[in-house]
Amino acid sequence: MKTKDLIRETAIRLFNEKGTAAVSTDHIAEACGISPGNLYYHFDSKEDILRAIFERLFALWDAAFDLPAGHQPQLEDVQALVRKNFEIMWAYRFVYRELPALLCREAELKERYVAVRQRGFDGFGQLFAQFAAAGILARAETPQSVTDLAELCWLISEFWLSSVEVSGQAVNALAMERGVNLMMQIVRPYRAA
Amino acid sequence: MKTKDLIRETAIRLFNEKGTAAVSTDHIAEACGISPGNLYYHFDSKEDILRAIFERLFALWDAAFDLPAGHQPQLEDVQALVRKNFEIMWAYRFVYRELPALLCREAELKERYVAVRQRGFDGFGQLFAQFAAAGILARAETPQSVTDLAELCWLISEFWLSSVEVSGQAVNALAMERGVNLMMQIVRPYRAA
DNA sequence: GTCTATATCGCGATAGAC
DNA sequence: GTCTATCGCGATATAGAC
Repeated sequence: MKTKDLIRETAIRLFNEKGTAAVSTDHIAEACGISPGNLYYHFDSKEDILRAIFERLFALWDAAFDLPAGHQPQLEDVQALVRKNFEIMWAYRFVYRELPALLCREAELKERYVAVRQRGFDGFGQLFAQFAAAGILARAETPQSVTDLAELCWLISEFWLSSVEVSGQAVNALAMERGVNLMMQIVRPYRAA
Repeated sequence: MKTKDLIRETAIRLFNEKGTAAVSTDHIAEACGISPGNLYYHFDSKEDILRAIFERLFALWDAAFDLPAGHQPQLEDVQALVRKNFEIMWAYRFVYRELPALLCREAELKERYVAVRQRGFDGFGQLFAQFAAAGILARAETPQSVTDLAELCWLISEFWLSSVEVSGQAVNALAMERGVNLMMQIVRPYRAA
C-alpha cells in the first residue's frame, strides 16, 4: 500500500477505536511505522486527513446508492440498501459517532457533507415515490405520508448504530439485522395487502 | 448563584456553543469571571464538571418520566413526553451531539448513563404496553410489534435533534414539532379506528 | 473561597539533513 | 520520500499567598 493510503486507513482504524480527539498525528505515524515528519509530507494537517477520509466515505455512498436503472425497484431493494449502508457505517463508525460534533467545528466540511447527504436522501425519497407510483405502498394515502416514510427510514438507517452503542448493547451482525427489521416495521402497515 | 453552580451552567452553555473539545477549563473560568485556580477549587477536573452536568441531566429525565399514576395514559401523553424530552435535549444538546464519543472514552460514565437510560426506556416500553392493554393500539397484533413501536419512537426522540443538525436545517421550534409529528406517524397505523 | 503564578505535558506543525 | 530534531502553543492541573 502506498504511504498516503496507509496513513488514511490507519487513521480510520485508530479513530474508530479511540475517537478523533484521543488520536494524535504522532499516534497515527507510529501505528504506521513512519516518522511524524513523513506524515506531514503526505498531509498538510490532521484536518486534511479527516477530509480525505470523508471523501472516501462519499465515494462509498455514491457507489451504494447507484441503483441499477430500468427495473422497477422493490421494497427488498431498500433492505439491501440499508444493509449496505450499515456496512459502510461500521467501517467508518467514528464518523457517525462524532458527526454532529465534527461538522459543528468544521464549517467547510459541513457544507460538503450536507450537500452529499442531500443527494443520497433525495435519491432515497425518489425510490419511495416510485414504490407509491407502482402501488407497492398502496395504503399510504398522501404524497406527504410517503415522504415521511422515507424520512423515517433514513433516520433509522443513519442513527441505528449510534443507538445500539448508546444503549450499551454489542454492535454486531445481529444488532445490524435488528435495525433492518425494525426499519421495515415502519413500512409494513403501508404495504399493499 | 453559587460559584459551583455558575461553573456548571456556564460550562453547559459553552459546550453547547462550541463542543467539549474546543472549550478549556480556562475558557470556562474566564466566562464565569473567576480565576482558573478557583475553578479547580470547586471541581477536580474537566471530567468532573462533565459528570456533574450528566447528573443534572439524569435528574431532569427522572422528573420528565415520572408520569402521574392512577389514570389511563393516552397517546397524547407520549406527545407531551417527547416534547418535554426535546426541551431537555435542546438545553443539553452538546450531550446528544457528542454522546457516543463521550461514552466511548469514559467507561465509568457510560455504565452510569446506560443504566439511567435503561430505566427511562423501560418505563417508555411499559407505557406502550398499557396502550395495547387498553385497546388504544388495537391493530398491533403481537406484543413484539408493540415493543418495536416503543423502540422506534424512542430512537426518533433520542436522535431527532442530531438528525436535524446533520441535515443542515435550522434547529428551532418548528423542527422540533416536525419531529413529534413524524414520530406520531409511526404509531398512527396501529391506532384503534 | 479566591487569587496569581507556574509546572508539566503533549499536540500540531516545521526545518533541514539524507 | 523519509528521517531526526525541535519550536511554539495551549491545555490541565497545582502551589502558595491572601
